[in-house]
This record gives sequence, C-alpha cells and structure tokens, in this order.
Amino acid sequence: MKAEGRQVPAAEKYQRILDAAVEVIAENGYFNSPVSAIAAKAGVADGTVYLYFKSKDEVLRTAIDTTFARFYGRVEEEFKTITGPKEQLEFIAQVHLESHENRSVAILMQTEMRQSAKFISEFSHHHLVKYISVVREVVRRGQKMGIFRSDVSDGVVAHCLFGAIDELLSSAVFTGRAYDAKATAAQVIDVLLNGIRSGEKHV
Amino acid sequence: MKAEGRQVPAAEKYQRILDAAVEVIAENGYFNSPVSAIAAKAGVADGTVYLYFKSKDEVLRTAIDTTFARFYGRVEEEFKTITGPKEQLEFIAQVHLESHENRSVAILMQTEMRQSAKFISEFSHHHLVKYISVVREVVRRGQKMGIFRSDVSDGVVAHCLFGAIDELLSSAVFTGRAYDAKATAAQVIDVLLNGIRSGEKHV
Amino acid sequence: MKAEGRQVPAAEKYQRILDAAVEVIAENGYFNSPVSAIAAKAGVADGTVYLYFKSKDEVLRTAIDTTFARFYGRVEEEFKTITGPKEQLEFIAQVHLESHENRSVAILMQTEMRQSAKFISEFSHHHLVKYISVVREVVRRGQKMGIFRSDVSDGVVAHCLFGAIDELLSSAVFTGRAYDAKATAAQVIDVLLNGIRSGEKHV
Amino acid sequence: MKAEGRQVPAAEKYQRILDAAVEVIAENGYFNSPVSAIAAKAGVADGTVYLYFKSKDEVLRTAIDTTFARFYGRVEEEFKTITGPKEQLEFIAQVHLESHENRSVAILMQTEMRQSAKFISEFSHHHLVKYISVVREVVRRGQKMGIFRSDVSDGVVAHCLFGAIDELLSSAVFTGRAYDAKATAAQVIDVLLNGIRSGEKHV
DNA sequence: TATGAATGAGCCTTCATTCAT
DNA sequence: GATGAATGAAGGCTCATTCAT
Repeated sequence: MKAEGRQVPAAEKYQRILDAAVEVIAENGYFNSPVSAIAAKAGVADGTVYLYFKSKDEVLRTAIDTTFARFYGRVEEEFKTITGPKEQLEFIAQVHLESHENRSVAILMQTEMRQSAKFISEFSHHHLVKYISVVREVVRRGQKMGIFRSDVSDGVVAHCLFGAIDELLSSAVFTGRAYDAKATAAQVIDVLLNGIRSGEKHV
Repeated sequence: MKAEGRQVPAAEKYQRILDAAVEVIAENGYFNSPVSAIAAKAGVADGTVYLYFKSKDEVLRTAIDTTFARFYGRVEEEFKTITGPKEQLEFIAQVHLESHENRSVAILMQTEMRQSAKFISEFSHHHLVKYISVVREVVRRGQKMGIFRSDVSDGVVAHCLFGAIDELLSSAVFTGRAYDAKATAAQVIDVLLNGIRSGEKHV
Repeated sequence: MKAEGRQVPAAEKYQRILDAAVEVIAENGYFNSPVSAIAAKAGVADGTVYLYFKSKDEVLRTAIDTTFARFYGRVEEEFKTITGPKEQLEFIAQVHLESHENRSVAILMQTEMRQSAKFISEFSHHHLVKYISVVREVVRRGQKMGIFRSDVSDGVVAHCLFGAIDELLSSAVFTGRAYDAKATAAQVIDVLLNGIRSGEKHV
Repeated sequence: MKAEGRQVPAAEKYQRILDAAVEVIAENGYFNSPVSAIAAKAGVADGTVYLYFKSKDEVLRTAIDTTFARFYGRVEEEFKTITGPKEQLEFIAQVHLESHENRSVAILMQTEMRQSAKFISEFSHHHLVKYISVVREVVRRGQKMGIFRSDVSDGVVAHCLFGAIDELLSSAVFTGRAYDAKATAAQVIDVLLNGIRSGEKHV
C-alpha cells in the first residue's frame, strides 16, 4: 500500500499491525484493546499504527473485510469447478468451518462483528447479507433443478445453514474443541438435506 | 429531582435501571453507553445505579441473566405438558423466536452477549451451553424413542437448531423484519426434521 | 450556572477555572496551555473543567466574552450620564486603558484574541467590529453636531482611536510600564482632536 | 519525488519553505500548521525543512524577521531622499499600509507575531520597539523644528500612529477590504497632524 | 543534500466510581 | 436511601523531530 521497495517492505509492517490487532482484539475485545497494546504486540510505536490505518476503527474493519474477501475468494474460485448445489453448499460449509484454524480470526468474527456499536453493526451486516445471498442462490438453483424441495423458503434455508455452521464454529472456538471441517460440513449438510426424522424417508 | 409522590419502591427502581440499561446498551453498545445515560433514562442519579449494582458490568450481566432465566422458566413450565420431542423442539424454537418482540432485549442478546473472548468464555457461553444441553437432551430422547435418526450426533443437531433459529432471529432484528414466531418455528423444525432434499428424486 | 446552594457554590469553581485559564493562557499562550495546567492552577481535577465548560475552546471564548461584556457594560452605563461626543470618546479610551490593571486579562486580549486559528479569529473579530461601531457612532454624532470635522471618514477615525489606545495598552502591558489611565486617555484624545501640528490652530 | 531537472539551488528551496510556511500559517495558525503541511506546500520532504531551519519555531521567526528587515530596508533607503518629518511619517504609514498587498504576510504579522506573552516579550516586541523608536525620532525632530507641538509626548504620538495604522491594516486584512495605501496614509497623517476637531468652532 | 518512515511524548476528552450532603 | 459534583486514570490521536538510506 504505502510500500516502497525498502529493506523491510512497509507492507510487512501493515500486515504485522493487522495480525497484532486481530490477536489483541480477539483476546480482549475491541474496546478493551488500546492502540498501544496493538502497537506493542506488532513491535511498532503507537504512532506508527496511524501511518497504516486512519483510525483504530479502520484496523478492525480492515481485518474483517480481509477475512471475508479471502472467504469469498475461495468460494468463487472453487465454484468454477464445483457446480452441483449440494456440493456447493458442502463446500461453503467446509470453508466456513475451516476458519476456526486461525483461532484469533475466528474469535474476532464471532464477537466483534456483532457489536451493536453502530459503525460495526451496519458495516458487518453488509457482509452477512452477502453471505446469505450466495447461499440463497445456490438453494434456488437446487430448487429449480428439482434437487431441493420447493415448498420451503430459500431465505429460511440459507439462514438455517449459515446459523447452524456458525454456531458449530463458534462453539468449537470458545470451548477449544477441534474438529474435522470437511467431515463436520458433511454432517451438517446431511442434516440439512435429509433431516433428522427417522424412517420412511431414508429407505 | 423527579420526586414523584412518595418514595418509589426500591424494587421498581432496580427494574427501571435494568430496563433503561437494556435500551441504552441496545442502542449504542455497552462501551458507548455511559452509566450517566442509563441513569438518565431510568430517571435516577448516576450514583443511584451503584446502590443497586456493583458495577456497570453487573448491570449488563444481570440483564442477560434475567432474560435467560425467563426463557428457561417458560421452557421448563411448558415441558410439563408438552412431552413429545418434536413438539418440545418446536416450542423452544418458538419461544426463542418470540424474543424478537422486545427489540431492545433481542439486540442486547444478539450483540453484547458476544463481547470479547474473555467475557464470552467466562460468562455468556455458560448460558449457551445450558441452552444447547437442553436441546441435546430432547434430541437424545427422540433418538431413543426412534423418532429421530440415531446416526447423527445430538450435539451437531442441537447446535444446528440453535444456530438456525438464532440466525433467523438475528437477521430479523437487524433488518427490522417482523415474522410470525410460531409459523417460522414450524418451518425451521420442518427443515430440521425432513431436510430439504426433494422427495421424488431421492427415494 | 450549574450552581446549587452548596457549601462551596459551584459558581465559585466556575470562576476559579476561568481565572486560572486566563492566567495560564496569558503566560504561555492558548496552545501551550494544557487543560491540566489550568485545572492545576484552579485547584481542581482535569475532568472538573469539563463540568463547567464544554471544551478548552469554550474556556477561552468565555474569558474573552466576559471581558467584553464587562467593557460594554461600563460604557453603556456611563453613556447615560456622559453625553458629549468628546467626553464619550475620552471615557471609552479610559476604560479601555484601565484594562491593563489586570495584567493577565490584558495580555489575553492582546494576544489570544488575534490568533489566526479560525475558531478564534472569526469569533473575536465580531467583538472588534462592535467596538469600532460604537466609536463610529460617537464620531458621527460629533460630526453632525459640528464638533468634529466632517471631511474625515468616521471609520478611519474610529480605527485610529481604537488602534492608538490598543497599542498604548499593549506596549504598557508588555514592557510592564504603568500609567495613569485617565491622564493617558486625555492625551490620546487631545492628539486625536487637535492633532500634533504646531501653531495656528491652537491660538 | 518531484525531482525537476537538475537539483534546485538550495537558496531557492529555503525561500520556498519560507513562503509555504507563511501561507500555511496565515491560513491555519501556527499551532494548526503541521510541518508536514508546510513541507508539502513547499514541495519538499518533511525532513528537508530541518536542513534549512533548526525548528518549526525558527521558520516562523525567520519569516517575521525577514518581513521587518524588508520594511526597515525600504524606510532607510527612502529616508535618504525624504527628509521632512511630516513626509517621513507619511512614508512610513504608506509602506506599513502597503504590506496588506501580500495577504498571507499581512495575516501572519497581525496574528502570529502576537503569540503568547513569552513569544512577544522575548522576540516580537523587539521589532515593535524598533518601529516605535524610528517614529519617535521623526516626531522629536519635528518637535525640535517647531513643526509639531512639543507639549505632547513623542512616545504617545508614536504609539498612536503605529496603532492607528496597524489597526486600519488589520481591519482591512480580516474583512478583505482593499484600499489605496497612499491615500489612506495621507488621511491618517491628516488626522494625526490636524486632529478631528472642527476648525470653525474652536479657533 | 534529500527523503519520508518511524518514533513517542503529550494533549484533549470521557466516564466509571466515590462520597459528602 | 438518593444525589450529582468531583475525581483522575486511561485512551485515541497528532505531530515535531530524527535518522537510515
């Protein structure tokens, strides 16, 4: 960004600050994370943070934006080769669940994104909306193809899927439990597709 | 200041502070809600808040505790008459979804409960764990009774249900959408029980 | 203002802060006067300043406003009994020159009122304009009465008078010289009225 | 960065920084003018400023010194040919009033020169003292020659003249009014020499 | 010389909490 | 119990100055 081809590229410092912010905020929450703590963890002076970010807010926003960008990047990329609705849902679930691998990032997404502080809630809701709309589209395609029931709202289904995965992720993150993202994704999709009612339907 | 008639009973002041806190915090977030604002909305002096609560934190904690207590109260009460696993799940979903009726409380639960990692893991998560465990029990009973499939983890199912409902609620709260709690609960349970896979094609 | 009839009336603290501010700012300039220094000199905590003033800016503005209000108060009062244009100019000059009696206030008026910092310059210019307009009116009356020459601009005369007095005051303040306000005022008015050209005119 | 042709001669850069400082400071005030803003307007790097000036303070001091030097240069030069006291006063007034032609410089002189008491007493006042002493000398010569009244203090007269002109200048600068320096100077000197008392009535 | 990234001291302001009344 | 004035610690942010290149 402000990077010149110096010995230590500025971009590296930018990333260091971002990483430090994620860690510190994940640990203490946004409002309990002084810029000084972030700077210290990043190994830079307090003022340096402001060479790379306009404000403390912007650091948080950037961290969240980046995470979502990465998420959507992976999804878009893979959707070129995975085209079946069921497989696509499975892939989304899997990538979503994989985000627990970086615990700090995962915590950040589970907590700070849901602040009610206006600036955050309005901005992060926007990301959620996009996520949901991606899932809805997949669901609708599945309905048109006759793979999914058409008598349930695609919106409800999308929220159910997102909520289910997110809750699993959240729970795992906060209890420290580990899991196999792919396998868990498969379970969730199994429940979503087939339901938990025993008997007739699964002969 | 606003000395109305005789002295207001203490208990009422306690509740007024709590209600004011919920509203103010829902609007601005915990860290952007000065005690003075809460006191003002409650119609008491700043110092009075400290006669009823040890700290600002405690006000928030109490609000959340109270909400959960009410929730579990309703559930326990009803479970005396509703005994079918499916019906119980439906009832939990419905009560959970009904909490959007008090918008401030709903916002509070969707946001401030998800504070920093520390706050969550040390306090809020405890409530979620209880919620999940209640659902798990119902699921297990259903599995033993042969109503629910036994080849899916009750934990996964519980998280799926909680997450799905919570996400629907959350989305409705932030978009301001209204819905029929009972009908929506039925839909969610339908999806959960029967899945979205189209019957004809996959018999 | 926010004063209650307490033991130490709040109004007293308000004044103490204002006085301390005037002294500290006169000594070091507005931008070299931390609020902490003002608070310390007033014998209150830093935060207390903000119970009485919205901002550091407001302290300065209030000090200047108050000084001018006092000035205009005295002038208006006296103009009820002093009605001759010459005598009125002499009185204005005298009151203006007397302001050196409180050295800190005088310094403040000579320095901070002329900041180019936007917020100050726009606000203080307003005071100057009023001063000038008062003098102009007196001059115009004198001209209509035939006491003053009508072939010189009242505006120029007013600025000359204000500037002359202000400069004398300023010089005295910064060199620490003392003077007799009434006598000096008389001299200035003498020069203004009669000029310094020797001879014919003063037979 | 903006490496234009060969290296720019150092002296030119020095002047560019000085000019930029005057403009920026005139616009925002000394304390609201970051060195970075001055450097930017001068088209040099922040650090470069410190190759030409020891500190930000020195830039301001130098700008003021330079302006006064230019002023005294013109006065001294012209005093070789203009020798009549009245004409000399008129010339000083005129040159002083002409300084409004460069608005930024004029603002700087009207505002930043009147910084804190310290700044004034230790630096700026020195310039004013010299100005006043030049005028006093002229007045004294006029008194000795019998052109000016001897019963008024030369100091008072000098301050009156300086103050009057300075106030006219100041007012014009801040209201954005333009005027003819020579004609205005003549008016001021007319008032100073002849006074405003109406001739007919007071012979 | 020139650069501009980096530093870190310092300041305005907020606000949870206390306590004299 | 109730009040609200007072406190003072803490934090976000700015910016003069330095220094490695």
